[in-house]
Amino acid sequence: MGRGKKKIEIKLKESEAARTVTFSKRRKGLFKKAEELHHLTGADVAVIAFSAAGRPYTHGGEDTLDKYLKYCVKKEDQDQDQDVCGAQVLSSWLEGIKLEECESVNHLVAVKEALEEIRDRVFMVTPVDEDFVRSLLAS
Amino acid sequence: MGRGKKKIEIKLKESEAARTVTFSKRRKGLFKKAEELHHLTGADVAVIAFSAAGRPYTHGGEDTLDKYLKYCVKKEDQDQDQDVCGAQVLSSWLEGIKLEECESVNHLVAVKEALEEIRDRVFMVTPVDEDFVRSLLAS
DNA sequence: AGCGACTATTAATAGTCGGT
DNA sequence: ACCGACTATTAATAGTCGCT
Repeated sequence: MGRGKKKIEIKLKESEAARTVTFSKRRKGLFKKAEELHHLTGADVAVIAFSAAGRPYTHGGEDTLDKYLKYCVKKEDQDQDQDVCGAQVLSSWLEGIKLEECESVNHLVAVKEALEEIRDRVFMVTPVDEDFVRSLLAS
Repeated sequence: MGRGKKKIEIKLKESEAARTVTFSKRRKGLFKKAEELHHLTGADVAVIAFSAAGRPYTHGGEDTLDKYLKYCVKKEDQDQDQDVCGAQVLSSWLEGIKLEECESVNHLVAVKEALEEIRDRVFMVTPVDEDFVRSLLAS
């Protein structure tokens, strides 16, 4: 008979098989917790888990996560050898820009603040000369 | 003295305060579980929880969250009939910007192009004076 | 209000076995 | 290999109090 649960250390399981079993069990538990959190508090909760083998599992956030998933898998297929960096993220954001809906001065102010924040972040983290960055953004 | 835990139904808490408390406690637990899953199996796990009040809490791997942000853009792209304006979209993108990962000149060039495209779109669609927009972006 | 800490309880799960 | 059931145990937490 099962001798029951024993305490384990929270560190990488040595055996591949044990990892998959634990992943399966705990993923189920994690998703359940997420669902309960959603039901109890009305929070919108999404969980994304890529197994060590690279298979993606998602939960929550309506069925939108499914779409996200397909998108990610596709993307990974396409640029397998390209590095995912901030620039790529920015590019992907750009794809979705909808300034067509941005038709008041208030919106433009928000855009301005957004750009300023981007500029500030560039200044904060870039290893290159600040004047160079300024020249880029001023163009 | 505490009379200890009692079984609860998994359904929306009536009281706003109780919802906040439960959200805080269970979010902590959920994030811990996610972390354990990561450490035990090497899986890449990300959790995103928007409180009922709309405040976002996240946990997990950068890559996973980057992918999630891309997914967010896709989602908003599809919600065409919602009252999501360009400024809101921009704000949500900004929240996830990770220029910490953006440390080469190539990346900065991408940022520059992104900003230029934003500027051009503003020019194309805005109903206000172009010089006004230019002054905003030049600050 | 929003935390920690506590405690009685419930909930999750590690290890195991048996079926598919 | 994967899943479900079991069971001894550990882990999480609902309700409460106290501090700030």
